[in-house]
Amino acid sequence: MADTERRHHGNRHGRSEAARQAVLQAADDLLAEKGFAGVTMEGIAARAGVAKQTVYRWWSGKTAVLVDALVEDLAEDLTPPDHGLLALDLPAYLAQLAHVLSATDTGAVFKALIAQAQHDPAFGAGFRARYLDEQRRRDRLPLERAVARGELPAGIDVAAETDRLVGPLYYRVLVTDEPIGRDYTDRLAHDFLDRVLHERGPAAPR
Amino acid sequence: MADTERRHHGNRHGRSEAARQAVLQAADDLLAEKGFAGVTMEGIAARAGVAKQTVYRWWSGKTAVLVDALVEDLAEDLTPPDHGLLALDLPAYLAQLAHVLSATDTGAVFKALIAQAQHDPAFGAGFRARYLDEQRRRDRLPLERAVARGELPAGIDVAAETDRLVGPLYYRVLVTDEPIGRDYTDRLAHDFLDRVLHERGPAAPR
Amino acid sequence: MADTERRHHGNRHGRSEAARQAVLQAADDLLAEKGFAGVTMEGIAARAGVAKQTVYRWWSGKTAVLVDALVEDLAEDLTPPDHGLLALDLPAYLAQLAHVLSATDTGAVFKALIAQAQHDPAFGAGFRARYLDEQRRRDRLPLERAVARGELPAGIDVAAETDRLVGPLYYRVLVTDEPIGRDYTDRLAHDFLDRVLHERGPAAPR
Amino acid sequence: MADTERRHHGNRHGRSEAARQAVLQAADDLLAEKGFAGVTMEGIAARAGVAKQTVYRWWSGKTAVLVDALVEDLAEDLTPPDHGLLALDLPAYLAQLAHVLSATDTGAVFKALIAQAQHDPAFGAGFRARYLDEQRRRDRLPLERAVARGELPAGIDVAAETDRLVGPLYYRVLVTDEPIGRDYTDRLAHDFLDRVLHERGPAAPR
DNA sequence: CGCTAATCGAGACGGTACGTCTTGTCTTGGC
DNA sequence: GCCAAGACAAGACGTACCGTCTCGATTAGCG
Repeated sequence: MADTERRHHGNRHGRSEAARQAVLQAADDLLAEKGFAGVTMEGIAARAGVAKQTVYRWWSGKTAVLVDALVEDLAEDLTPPDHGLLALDLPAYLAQLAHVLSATDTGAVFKALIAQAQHDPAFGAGFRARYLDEQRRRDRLPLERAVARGELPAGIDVAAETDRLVGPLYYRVLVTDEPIGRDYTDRLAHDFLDRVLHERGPAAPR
Repeated sequence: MADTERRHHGNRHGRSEAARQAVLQAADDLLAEKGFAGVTMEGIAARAGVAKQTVYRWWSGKTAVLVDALVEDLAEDLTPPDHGLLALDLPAYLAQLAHVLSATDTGAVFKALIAQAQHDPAFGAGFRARYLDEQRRRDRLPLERAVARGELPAGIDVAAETDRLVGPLYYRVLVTDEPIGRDYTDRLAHDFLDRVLHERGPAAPR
Repeated sequence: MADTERRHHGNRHGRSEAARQAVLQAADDLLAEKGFAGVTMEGIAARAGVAKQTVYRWWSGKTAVLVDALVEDLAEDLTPPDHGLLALDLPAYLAQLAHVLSATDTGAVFKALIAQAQHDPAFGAGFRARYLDEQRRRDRLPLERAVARGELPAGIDVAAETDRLVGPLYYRVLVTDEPIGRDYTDRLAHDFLDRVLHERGPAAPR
Repeated sequence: MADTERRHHGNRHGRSEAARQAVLQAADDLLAEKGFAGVTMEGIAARAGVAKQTVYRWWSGKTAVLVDALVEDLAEDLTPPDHGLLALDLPAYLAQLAHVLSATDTGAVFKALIAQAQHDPAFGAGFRARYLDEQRRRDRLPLERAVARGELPAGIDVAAETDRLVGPLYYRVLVTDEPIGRDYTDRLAHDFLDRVLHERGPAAPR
């Protein structure tokens, strides 16, 4: 029976899942509608039909709510493809990452939070531990799989190479705010493959 | 003469330079001491020994004050070197940029403002027009000079190549918050030179 | 049997007397320690080691708890003496009343509740019906006994005369907050006796 | 010209009289409409069309606002009459006092505040110093004038006698909540006059 | 040399959001 | 059926800043 679905108003065995979802949704909506400054604890509570105290009971502030909302939304939006061939996976993933960051609500939440990380170092530490490390693992997956497949030399510094691939994307998204076309991400991927795959060829005599 | 230096209380012929300097200094100090959240118009005015209205008369908000403070400080902190040789200029500039961004008060102000640009798109547009375009011109100088000298082929896309060089630095500063060592910037510079200078060798048949 | 005395956590046979006593005691203590504002349903429950719901199950609010606490304590604190002579009973009772009101915990509870009766007329009606009428009967006892003994004329308006005797005491306790010495109560009693006992002398021609 | 009447929004030369009046009126209205519990700082500010901070700037809490409202309203509502004859002044004043206390908005404010004085001794001290002493001086005026006129013996204890006259009124208003008719106040006045004026007659041989 | 106009410090104003507190209701599982 | 535990919606608390305003003092050039 739909026993666990019943609306309830608190009990000793934990929080209300309905309230949790309403809060996360309200925060997401407010950010999309009114921007980061328009997201307030008061507004979240009102929009979610929830008491302010209920928000404060489970989250320390609006950024904490947004982090939860982001984590919830992100894993599904950004799954690295796996075609078994780096030449296919890498450009596809870079294009997907660029799109999510620059053109989705999820990307807006990410930008708001990475911004807050600049303003508040303590939050930044928590945010990076909670979310970013996971994201960076995702970013590294294409190269790691290629190493496992033998497409790339085992000695390659996957972390550093990944930084150099995604860095320019984040730079455009966060700093220059320029659109990122498919040609840009393709060129990043192509030059990386070119450099790495032929490194031990004609580049040797340098 | 020292005439205009005198502390004064208003006159019909323009603003008080003393008040302006006091405000910029107060904003800088507050950011360094208490972080972005600790910078308030009220606090700036109090610390500067100035009326709130005086701040509002000349700046639209705390971010506008910080932009002025940043512009004042930045040009001098970050002048691209010119040794006449890209292999010297490029690593030096990347290292200098990394240092300013990650380890100086000027870098802290920059991070606070680029963060605010995420939160407030209107501010972002103004900030990029007012400050960032100038900064990107500085970033492109080493490559442009090399093109002018004939060190690099004339057809190279200087803007795109610069993005790929500085992107990873901003990525580390803004996103991952990892320290950037001299070896990292040197490796970026080296690989760029390697790729570009030997491009028309074995890579030709692609 | 001792069965119902055992500390227990719920049973189907009526309320826990232990919980009831703990609640009344907690309310009394909190009032004495922190004043009326320091008495909260939450605080009472916590101090009594009882769930908030248990308090709400049996009392409608903190004032209801205090009323119960007061009723429990009061009858014994304030028993009119009976020496068989009004000239002895009246001054003794007035002094006793003044002392209880102005210098005991019971008096503090009374003051808190009569205050609440001003703030909340509905509570006031209940409080007066529940408690004050009983108290006024006590206050009238000395005069009533004197009438019964023939010390006072049968036609005297006992209620009105009592008001004029105790009114000034309540006035001092509630309004002026001045100490009430034995001489003050003695003088009240003396003048009353003087007036009533000799009324039908020279005052007659009025 | 009506220079000082101009509406203004704060300046360095003191507070807004318009805001002050609006606050006092709002507090009065709320008390009359919704009772003491219905008076909140938030509600006062909203009803007065004033910022909460403005209320807090000038008053420490809702009781402080009510004290000001009371002081403002009271002096005019309760002016002891002066017919030049105690036998006229005293009954008139007692009836006026009874009416104001038991049947006017001013009386409701008084009751709310004297109640708060029971709950909060610190407030009580301030309230008595600020307001009650003045009120007691008013209460004593009829007797004092009679002493000055020679109607009453110079040695009479005006303060104590006043307590015994008004005490029963406050007792009825605060404690028993019974209506006070003109006959009751007349009887109080009459018996006082009777007792005091004929004291040195037939009462002597007792 | 006095008038005029813009700026100055000061600070009260109407607002909004903060994070905390208490109220009274509801739900659960143990006894 | 009562109990302890505690989450819940509601809403007031007192504080901090926001951006606007009014004021009287100060100061420079114009007439």
